[in-house]
Amino acid sequence: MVNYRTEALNFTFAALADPTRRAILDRLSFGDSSVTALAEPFDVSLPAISKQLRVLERAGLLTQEKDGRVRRCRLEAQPMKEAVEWIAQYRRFWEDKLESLAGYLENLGLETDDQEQEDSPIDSNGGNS
Amino acid sequence: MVNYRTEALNFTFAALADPTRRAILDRLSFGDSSVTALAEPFDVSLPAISKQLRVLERAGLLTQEKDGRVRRCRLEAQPMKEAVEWIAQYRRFWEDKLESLAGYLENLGLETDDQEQEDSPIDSNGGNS
DNA sequence: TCGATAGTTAACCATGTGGTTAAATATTAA
DNA sequence: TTAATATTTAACCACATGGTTAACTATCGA
Repeated sequence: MVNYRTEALNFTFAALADPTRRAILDRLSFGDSSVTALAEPFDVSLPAISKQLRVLERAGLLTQEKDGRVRRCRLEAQPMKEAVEWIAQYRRFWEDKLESLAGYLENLGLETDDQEQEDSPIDSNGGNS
Repeated sequence: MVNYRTEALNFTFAALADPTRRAILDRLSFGDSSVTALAEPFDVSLPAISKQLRVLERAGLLTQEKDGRVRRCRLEAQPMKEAVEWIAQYRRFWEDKLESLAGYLENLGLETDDQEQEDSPIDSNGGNS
């Protein structure tokens, strides 16, 4: 239905797949940061962080603005919106029958634990050539 | 705040980062499928698909149930719920000031195009040892 | 029992990722 | 102008990923 931007989703999901990068995003959610300050809590070298930042940049999740010799890193959440929209296609497969996702998200913290699905016969045709 | 399951998120986001795997999930959203049928639209070998399915299984996004010589593949959306919950932490960074994510998700299809963010000074401290 | 069908496993290859250390670049401060 | 600071680039390494072909296992059907 909606034509999701495939390449963008590749980069966004790939960027989110690493816990260090997710932690960086978490930090940035509290405010912009220099590269050095961003790197500080992690037990890896600065070049390693620099690479992670490039992965985040490629996904459009981070921008850097040069300010003297310092790079000010800023969270850009737009790609997350697209990612969440893509996933949201599937919400009927995980959500309670009783509760919409909208309602669900308003009640984060409450827990729901239910799932069910159609039991359609598999269409097993492999007859090519 | 919420302690998201790090390892699970790693696997889930990694699984979603590949367009073939997303297409497989899309297909499964229309009903269960055999491996051969799943592979049919893709221009890759069956072992390649078999590997993709293992990545999806590792993420808990797919289960297989053996039925004779056929494996019935089924979508499991629960990990997507966790992924969306994680991303939802950031919704305030992309959503309109006027509209909550709940409302936003109810209105998928309408488009919003706005973003703004705090302009906090970077805390540039790199003073260790 | 024998062949076809469904799918996996094995072995291999190219490429990407995440890390390293060392060196380069740019800017600030002395 | 020279040294320190902030960060990137380069060169390298180990390992994961996504693909291949070939061979194997399991099941169905004749």
